[in-house]
Amino acid sequence: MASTPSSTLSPLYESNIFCNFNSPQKFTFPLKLHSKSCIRTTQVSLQEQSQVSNPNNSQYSDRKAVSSSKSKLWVNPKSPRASELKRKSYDFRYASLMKVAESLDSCKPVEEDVFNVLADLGDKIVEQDAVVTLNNMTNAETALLAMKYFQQRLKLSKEVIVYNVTLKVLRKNKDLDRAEKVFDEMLERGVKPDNVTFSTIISCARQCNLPEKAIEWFEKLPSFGCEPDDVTYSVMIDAYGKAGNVDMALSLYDRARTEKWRIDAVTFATLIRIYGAAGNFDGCLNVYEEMKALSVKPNMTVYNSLLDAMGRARRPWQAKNIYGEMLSNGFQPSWGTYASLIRAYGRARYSEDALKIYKEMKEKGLELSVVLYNTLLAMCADVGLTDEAVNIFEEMKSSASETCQPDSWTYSSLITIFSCSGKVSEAEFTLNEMMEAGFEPNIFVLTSLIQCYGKAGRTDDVVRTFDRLSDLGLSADERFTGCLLNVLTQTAKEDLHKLTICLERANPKLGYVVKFLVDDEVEEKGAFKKHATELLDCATTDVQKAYCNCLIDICVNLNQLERACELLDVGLTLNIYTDIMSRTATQWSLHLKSLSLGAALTALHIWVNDLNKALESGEEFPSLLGINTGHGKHKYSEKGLAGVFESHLKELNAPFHEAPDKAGWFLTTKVAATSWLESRRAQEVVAA
DNA sequence: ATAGGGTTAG
Repeated sequence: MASTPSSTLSPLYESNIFCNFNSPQKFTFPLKLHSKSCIRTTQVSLQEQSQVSNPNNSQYSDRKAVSSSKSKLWVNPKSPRASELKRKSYDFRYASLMKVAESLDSCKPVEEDVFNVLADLGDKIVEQDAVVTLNNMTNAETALLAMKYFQQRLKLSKEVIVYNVTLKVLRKNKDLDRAEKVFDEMLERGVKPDNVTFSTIISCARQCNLPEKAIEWFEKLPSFGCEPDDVTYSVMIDAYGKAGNVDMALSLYDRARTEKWRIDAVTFATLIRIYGAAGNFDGCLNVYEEMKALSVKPNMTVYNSLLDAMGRARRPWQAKNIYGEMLSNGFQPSWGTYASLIRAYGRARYSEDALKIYKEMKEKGLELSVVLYNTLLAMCADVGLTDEAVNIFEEMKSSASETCQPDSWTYSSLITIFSCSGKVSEAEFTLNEMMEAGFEPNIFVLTSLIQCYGKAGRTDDVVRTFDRLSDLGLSADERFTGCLLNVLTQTAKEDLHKLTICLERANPKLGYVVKFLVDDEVEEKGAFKKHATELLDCATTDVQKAYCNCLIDICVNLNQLERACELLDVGLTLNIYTDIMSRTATQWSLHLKSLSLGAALTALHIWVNDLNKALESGEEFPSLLGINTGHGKHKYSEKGLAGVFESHLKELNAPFHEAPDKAGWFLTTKVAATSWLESRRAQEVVAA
């Protein structure tokens, strides 16, 4: 018997994912250091060699060595002690250059002041001082003056580097205009730009949201005698991606590949981001696989881009796998990792996973942002986690950071949670708190409040909240109107007229249809159905089903079963409801998931009628008949459709019984169904 | 840390 390739390959593939990215030496090497002293000696002398051979590193160390010898302290230049001294003296110089950079950032942008600050560095400045100082600056104006200072005082052997770090400062300021001027100045002074110059300007253009400019700069690169290298390609791939030119980005990737550039992890991360932004999530995973096939080790950027993409894709399980892979490869999650995970889990309502990440961030002392807090709160609202939401909200408020304080999104989620769980006074309290914090109620908040008051049977407050919308200069959207309509399904008959007035104002067509029902108007044949069709046909798919469900519920409440059936029929015709009834050779089924209670009862009524017709016409029943209510216990209501249906079926004496092994299914046999339908018919005859 | 890519999102 031949074994299939996949069955032999997959275990290998698995072990590959989880074990192989880091070379095993990385783990065993430190052990060797401890166990064998001779290896330790070798290691240190290698380190020293590299430091000595690096002229940049030895610059300050030499000076320190001189001062050491002045104090009559001889240190063997090859000893560990010497390399430690070198490092310390370098650190010291570096720290003072950082301080100068900081003073320059807050210095007045006039030559005199800037030069004064720089005078603190003394006369013995070297070229690297200029590079380090400028590299750590953020203020564009003083950086340009500082560069001028260094150009005057130093004989620069690699002036292009000084220009390149200055261009970085301009990039930090997203100042492409100035960067272009500095480039011209370079040319005037006879300094030849290199790939670093171009990649910096190109990424500057990209960050300024001017991807066309980036492309322009890329295209003029050859005329300066430069051939793009791997980094320049990487920046350009990103720029093309940002410009929405995915094809160009990918063809550049191909070119980089055929020209045998070493494509590194950062470029792969860029490609993953491009695919992710384009919504091609399988493309992201393919890039990742290709990267691994080329033996490029993923880094944090790759993992974070992938996690972000899987979050967008709403594939939390894939995010979870990738995260596990990342951890088993020895990476520590960064802030960005956690953020992507919270988003991926939160949007997909993986509440336990999301809250676990949140806890871990807190334990590590990582600060969340408002966006992350709001993501968590929106998730809590989705799944009905009231207590957790309150805790998170309290923590936001007690946070020392300005950037974590609640905003209107925060309050809105919280008000939604209280509204859905029927906590009227908490919702009102939070609304007041929101206004005290300086936020006007927005349409989301008002939508929640309408639901809140509706659920509590406070019709006058619903009307008051409705009026508030226009007082605030807002107009009803489909969601808001949908919630208002939903309130009607829960309102006592004598109060309905107050709400139909609101509905007529929010959506005249909808108001007309509802008024028809509430007033139980006598109609010309087909008039109601015609108006309902027109209404539902223009509604967007987002709310079509909600509208239709609510309208049917209202009919059922008002005991207008015929119109309920008409509405269900409209819903089926317009494909608002699909696959409600299905027939296979062995089973006929009624699928009620995503139907409201009223709609489900109406559908049952129609289905039973159909069964009767089948019976009358002598059609053969299948061995099983089933009703699927879905097991979904609704998050904010104790009893799901299944529970209500169970008692309803009992009332009807229907022989359907909940299947023990299939949650949400009520099943019966051909024999039981037939005898039930026949006894019903007999009763009807008697009644007539 | 010591000249170029990436990063915080709804």
